[in-house]
Amino acid sequence: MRSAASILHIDLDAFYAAVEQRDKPSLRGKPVVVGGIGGRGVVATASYEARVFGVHSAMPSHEARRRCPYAAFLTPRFAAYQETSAQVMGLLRSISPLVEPLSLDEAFVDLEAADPGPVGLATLDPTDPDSLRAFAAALKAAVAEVTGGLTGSVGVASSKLLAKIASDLDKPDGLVVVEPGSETDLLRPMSVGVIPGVGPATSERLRRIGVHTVDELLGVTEDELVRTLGQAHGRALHQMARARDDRAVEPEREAKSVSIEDTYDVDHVDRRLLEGLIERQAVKVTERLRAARLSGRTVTLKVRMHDFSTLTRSSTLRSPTDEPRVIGTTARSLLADLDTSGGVRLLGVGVSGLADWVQEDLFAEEGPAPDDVAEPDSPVPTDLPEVRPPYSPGVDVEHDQHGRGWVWGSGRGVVTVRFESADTGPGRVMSFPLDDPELRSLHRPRR
DNA sequence: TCTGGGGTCCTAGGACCC
DNA sequence: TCTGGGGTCCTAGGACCC
Repeated sequence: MRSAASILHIDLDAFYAAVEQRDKPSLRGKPVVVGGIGGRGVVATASYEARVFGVHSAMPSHEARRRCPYAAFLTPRFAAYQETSAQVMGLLRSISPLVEPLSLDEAFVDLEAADPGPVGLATLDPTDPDSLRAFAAALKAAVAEVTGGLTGSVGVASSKLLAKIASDLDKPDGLVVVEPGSETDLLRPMSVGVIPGVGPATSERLRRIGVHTVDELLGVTEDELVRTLGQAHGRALHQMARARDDRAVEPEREAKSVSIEDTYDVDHVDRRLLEGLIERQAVKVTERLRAARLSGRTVTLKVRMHDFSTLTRSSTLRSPTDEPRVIGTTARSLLADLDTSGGVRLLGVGVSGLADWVQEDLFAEEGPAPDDVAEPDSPVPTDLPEVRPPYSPGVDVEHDQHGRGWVWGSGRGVVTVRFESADTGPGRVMSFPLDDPELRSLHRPRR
């Protein structure tokens, strides 16, 4: 914990939904739900207009539809979110070299070496709360400017812990500066669940020893917390309850794993089909590894059964690889000792033990050691089910006559499009045959 | 028609080595 | 026939985050 409130946390409000409302003028001020729209989809983000109806992240989409049937239900457009995120992170990095993104919509910024010039201020004094408030307000305005109108909630405090909690206190469009010295008084009445890392399981364990609030947590010894929660978590929580947090803002964190997983609309039993799906995921993982110039030694297969029980099996190779054939055969061999007769609802393939170098041709010809990889024993089927239909709700399309628009819905051989974009105002709606040659999806084809 | 997808970190047990 | 301890690597599972 520092003597000045020099750590800032920013969290973009209802990020995916906000980008959709920006790019789809007819949805502004309306309930919007972004997430999986299949039978087993869940909500990724709900706009504040949808939250009024009780819709929230991680809720099954069918439940969200029941609660808010007139909301727009859209599949995510990650490319748009990544682009907008990059604009915000770029702005933050122009202010301070020490920016730590936590996700597309969230980051810490160390203000100790900050230059307030890019947000239009001459000076920033982290020891002066008024100066910090003026800075945070200017930053929020700059975020709106660079993103085309998105809002963010900002917390400024003497540690990561307090900055993150503070950004949550006044959502949306919030701004909270925690003055040094007031940290423990702020935390004391709060539920233990506000501390990042305290989820349902930890809350329940704490409840059983009579702890619901941070104030009650302060009455528990470190030894008892370690007994209840384990070494790392117990000690960390004992510190955090006292607002003690010395974690630095880390601008460059290296990736530790790369993975792909898919939940299928129906449970799959056929082994050959399962192997084909694994093979396809191995190819996708490889593409992402190579794009990041990485290779990895440990291949992990994840399998979720019909009853939601989840297993992982992993195998570590002698040397790192980015070869789809090696990753694919290894992952398929891991399926061999699993009983999947009850049906599989999810498959995943991951690679960890990453090396930031790519295997050169020196060893390329050798391939994997014979004991590393099982022989491919069956041909892979080519008629695999699609992960996502071509005209999913929300995706960008272009029509030769009518220009740019987005898919409103599709079915019975027809796709309905609303023609509008961020700067057009609400547009008109038209329907076309699914195979209309004048209409095409601008969604980057995913393989 | 229950329960996504991308990650990180921690724990615990066994193998193996000194 | 007894009895150690520590360290590292690997595997599997679980909690948690957005």
